[in-house]
Amino acid sequence: MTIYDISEKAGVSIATVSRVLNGSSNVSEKTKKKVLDVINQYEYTPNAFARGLGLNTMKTIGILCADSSDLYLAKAIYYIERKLRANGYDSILCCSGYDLETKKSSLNLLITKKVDGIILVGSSYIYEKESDNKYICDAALQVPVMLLNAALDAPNVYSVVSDDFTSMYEATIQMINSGVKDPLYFYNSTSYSGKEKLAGYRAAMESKKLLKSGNMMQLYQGSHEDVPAMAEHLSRLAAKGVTFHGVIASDDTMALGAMKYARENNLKVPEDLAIIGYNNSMLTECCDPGLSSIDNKLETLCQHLITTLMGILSGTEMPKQTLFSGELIKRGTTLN
Amino acid sequence: MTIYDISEKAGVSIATVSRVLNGSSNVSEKTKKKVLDVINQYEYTPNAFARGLGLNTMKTIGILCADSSDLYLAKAIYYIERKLRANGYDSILCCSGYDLETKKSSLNLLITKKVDGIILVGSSYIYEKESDNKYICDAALQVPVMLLNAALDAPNVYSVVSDDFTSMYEATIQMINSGVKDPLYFYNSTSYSGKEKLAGYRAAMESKKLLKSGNMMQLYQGSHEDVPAMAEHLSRLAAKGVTFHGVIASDDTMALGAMKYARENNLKVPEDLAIIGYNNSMLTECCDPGLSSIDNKLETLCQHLITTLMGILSGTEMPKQTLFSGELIKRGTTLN
DNA sequence: CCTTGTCCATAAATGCTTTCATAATTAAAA
DNA sequence: TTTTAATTATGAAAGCATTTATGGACAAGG
Repeated sequence: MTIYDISEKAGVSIATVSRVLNGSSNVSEKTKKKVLDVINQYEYTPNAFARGLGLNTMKTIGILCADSSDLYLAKAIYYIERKLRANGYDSILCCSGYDLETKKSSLNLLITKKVDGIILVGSSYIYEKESDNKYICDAALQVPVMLLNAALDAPNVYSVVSDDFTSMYEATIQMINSGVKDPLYFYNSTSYSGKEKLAGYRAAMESKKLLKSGNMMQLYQGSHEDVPAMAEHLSRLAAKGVTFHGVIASDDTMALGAMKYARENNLKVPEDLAIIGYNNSMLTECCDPGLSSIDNKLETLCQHLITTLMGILSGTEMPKQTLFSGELIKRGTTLN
Repeated sequence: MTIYDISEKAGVSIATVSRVLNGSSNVSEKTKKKVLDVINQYEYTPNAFARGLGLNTMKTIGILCADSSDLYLAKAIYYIERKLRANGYDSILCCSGYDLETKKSSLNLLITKKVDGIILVGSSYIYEKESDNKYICDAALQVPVMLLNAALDAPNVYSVVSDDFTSMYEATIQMINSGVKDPLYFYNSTSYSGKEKLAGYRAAMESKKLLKSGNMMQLYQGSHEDVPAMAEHLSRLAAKGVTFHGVIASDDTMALGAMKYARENNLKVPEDLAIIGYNNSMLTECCDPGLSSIDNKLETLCQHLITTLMGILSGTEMPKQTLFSGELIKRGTTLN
């Protein structure tokens, strides 16, 4: 069933059918109804490929993320997909992994597929080395590129980020003020936001003259094994004689590992060990007491990202970078 | 840059360019190289829309799921996306929610987008009422439909499911044999696999003459609040005088709620309260002791699903339904 | 000289959008 | 009322960038 069939059955030209299909004006009510009736009767839907060819768009946005099964990224994808669809766009999803080469090829694949825009979900897409970010600039030559939780100053790339530096700074200050003078900091990535968070902790500790280089540790793990790995790591530290009464983690999963360590060693949380996580994920409810965690307003970020993207696609000038502040959600793992 | 530009610069016809692009034979090494050189020099990639129009496919599979941020579904989507891409297909993702009407429209949207096949991820797509499943049959008239963790006997729909009945049956038997005579059963959906699991528990309890109708309870929640909701629910039950020494949950999240309840009430796990979850998710590592949970081999299921789909798309006859057995992973929350 | 096979170009087909021209209708002016 | 101008409704045809069926040119073999 093509537009020709419809036009024939309705006794009009294909141009007219096209016009009613695209809600163009300049078609009389009478013929409009006539055409619509035929369309409904035969359940005709225009061929998306032909349509794409003519319009040079299929109203599709490419979503790139390293690992769609990651708790936080999955949530972001969910919000993004829903909001895109509410705006009449579909999403083609691509999991790129964390390797630069596969990221490049995934990005190219999306461009080849002729998406109208690309969203890079998560901070892992931005590298420290300037030249490693060139692949994003190249892509931005073709279609607008949106970054979630990462920033890059380049033509046609737009960033919406949470103020992880300040969030982490304030969380650290709050923990120090509550009496914990030796909070450890754990992170597992040096991505864009990973660096921001680390810097926030650093700045807070420095401002209180408490910074010790040994207090910041990187844990290399996939999220699955993070909980036991973190617990073990803390045990080793304690065995080595390191003392600590607080743990700040760049991720709820690691914070949960600290909880596990506390339970195994009969430490009271938060009295003996205060713990702060990051992302305010469902994991915060999965332990006892509930995990205090920083909420970076993911849904708001996503909403803004989509709004910006829609603006760009409709030709409106849009802000190149937007910053949202986060908030520490206090549950039971922090002293007041 | 179109195929015309390339053909001109290479001094051949567009047909020849197309042939080297599509690896067709009947083109001499010399001209092939000549064309390839030009293509590389200008970084030409064929227009996907025109290609789609000509070939009537864009090598894209539609993935429909109720909620891509759900732990289990997110994992499934991840596996599926990776495996699809390894087979040269891309995925367009659609979150349909749990409502039948939005499911229908999401499904239609995918078909409109001319995907080559559709994967329905999760058991919520199959309804008890036969007529409610008609929308799937309709879709299957257009493209092959794959069901993950749900089954439907209809033309052009293929199912790959885990044997949730048996898994739950055996888990229940094991708990009973370990000495727990009054395990409670909790579920939160009556979807296809939800019913299978329930029936498995039921059959096991019946076979041991322990079945009481009050022992099976449905918890209506979104996954976020399941942990506290479950804990509260158990507290209320205990307050009402219900005794139980075991909890079997159709989902790890609810099982974690039972853990929370045990901690709050100083119950020893598993001695005072044995707990079994379902899905063997990362949550099993998030508590102490580790949560015993049923693993239904999600990656295997997804692998098989993709293999089947690829077979169908290449015109091979494929089994309409495949069943995989699961396995109870014993951690610390079950007695031997 | 005729056949066979290889290599390649021409042209048709794919199903839509859109511009341009024209026909029909309405409004304004005479 | 008639004529003219302006407006609105419609059709014909030209893209859009591919794939592919058809057939022609040329070389080799009989």
